[in-house]
Amino acid sequence: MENRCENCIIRQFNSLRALNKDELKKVSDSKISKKIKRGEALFIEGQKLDGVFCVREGVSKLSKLSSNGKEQIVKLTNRGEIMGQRSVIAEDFTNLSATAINDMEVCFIPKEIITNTLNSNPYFSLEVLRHMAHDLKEADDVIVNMSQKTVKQRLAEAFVYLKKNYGDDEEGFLSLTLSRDDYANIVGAATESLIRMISEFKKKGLIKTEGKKIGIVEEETLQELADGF
Amino acid sequence: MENRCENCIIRQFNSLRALNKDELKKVSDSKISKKIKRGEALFIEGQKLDGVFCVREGVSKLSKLSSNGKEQIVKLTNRGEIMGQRSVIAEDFTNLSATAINDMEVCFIPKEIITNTLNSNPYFSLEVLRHMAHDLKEADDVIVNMSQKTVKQRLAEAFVYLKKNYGDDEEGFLSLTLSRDDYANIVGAATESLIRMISEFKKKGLIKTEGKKIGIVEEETLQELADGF
DNA sequence: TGTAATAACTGATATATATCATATATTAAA
DNA sequence: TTTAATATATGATATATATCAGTTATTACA
Repeated sequence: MENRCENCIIRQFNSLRALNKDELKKVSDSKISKKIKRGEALFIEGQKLDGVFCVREGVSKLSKLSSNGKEQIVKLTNRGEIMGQRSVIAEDFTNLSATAINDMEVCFIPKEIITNTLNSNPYFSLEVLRHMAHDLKEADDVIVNMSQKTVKQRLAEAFVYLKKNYGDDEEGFLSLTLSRDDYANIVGAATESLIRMISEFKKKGLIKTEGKKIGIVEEETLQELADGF
Repeated sequence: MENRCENCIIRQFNSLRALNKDELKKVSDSKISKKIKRGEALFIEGQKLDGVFCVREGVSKLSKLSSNGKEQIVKLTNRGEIMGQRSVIAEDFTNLSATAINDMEVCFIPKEIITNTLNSNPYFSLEVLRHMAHDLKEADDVIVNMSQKTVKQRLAEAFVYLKKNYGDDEEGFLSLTLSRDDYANIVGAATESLIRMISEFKKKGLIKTEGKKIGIVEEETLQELADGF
């Protein structure tokens, strides 16, 4: 029995660490491991979820499509995160779609287990609450950035964020490779505008590129740019 | 004993309704009623809160100031809402400032009561969780609107929202009177740009104005405009 | 392995919105 | 009430970013 939750380090990073042995056993017994290929959806906007996803490996984007076909990425998920809790807790349709950015390994946990545990274990509720409080703060920050920063500043910020959160390889390229389209949808700009800015950053020596791959060269300057200098 | 929480209808609208008699008594014994004048702050960005606020009367704006002095309003609070919970739960500094838009009456509840109850009463945690889930969804929606809608669309949406949430008076003017500056900070635009749009809406007969006051004339058209037609 | 499909890139131009300047109305204060 | 301070309004102009059109490079696939 290799892949039991009891032995899974991932849970240390999320609210599942508040579960006791019994609860954890129940989760482990009912969970379903899934592999999601790059580009595939975990769930889509407006769907009703009958459980949550615990991310063991890979990165996904949470996004929303507008009527004119433009996508806005609201958040990138990290390893160890639980996805879909908002919808399960509010007993609501999902307000966002989740799409794998690279190959993912997730565990699906049926909602009954989650809601039962929420009702009985206040520590678990509190943990979930803390995580959601964190998400809410980040969302507020994004709102402010969207209205007060230029696309250039947001792009600089995104680069610094990606390096900080997902690291880079031996050659100094970001480990998480996004398409130009994804970048545009994160900073909220037209793809062409964004490509132009990447070219500009490259010309100024702030970043380097090799095909899709992007490497952060002048992290501090990018940070300053993001902060408005 | 008039103003005891036990007799306060307001709590039916927020997570405090999950409290049992004993818990409610404790809250009531330790709460402090406060009157906040229009323009005064309940708390400011970066502060540490030693409690939460339960809004009995009045409206406040949650906002963040940027380095260049521009303010972004993230949310308007409603009667019955609890403010400051995110910060208390995450044991974190506030990420937003709260300022009274009109005269307010709030009850301050010390954080110990809140955290103790969160630890002992899973129903309360769950209620708080549901409210935060709702806030998070709204925040996500704002992010998407900020990036995908024009200022004009966002303004139209704001008018419809204000009418729906705060109603209007006998003469058809919005009950909640905001300054042009506040409007600009809600939709994330320069004040002059916003004023111009108000003039335009007025010219087209979508709204009417009388000094600061704004009345919604063509609600449906505004809604359509907000949705992109 | 070659060809189609898709993504990345660049240029020209249009447009929404910001900024600066200034006038008028409204509110606060002396 | 009169003056000062602040908010609202409008015009002219600048600027960031979107849009449209087209080219080159990559990737997928038959």
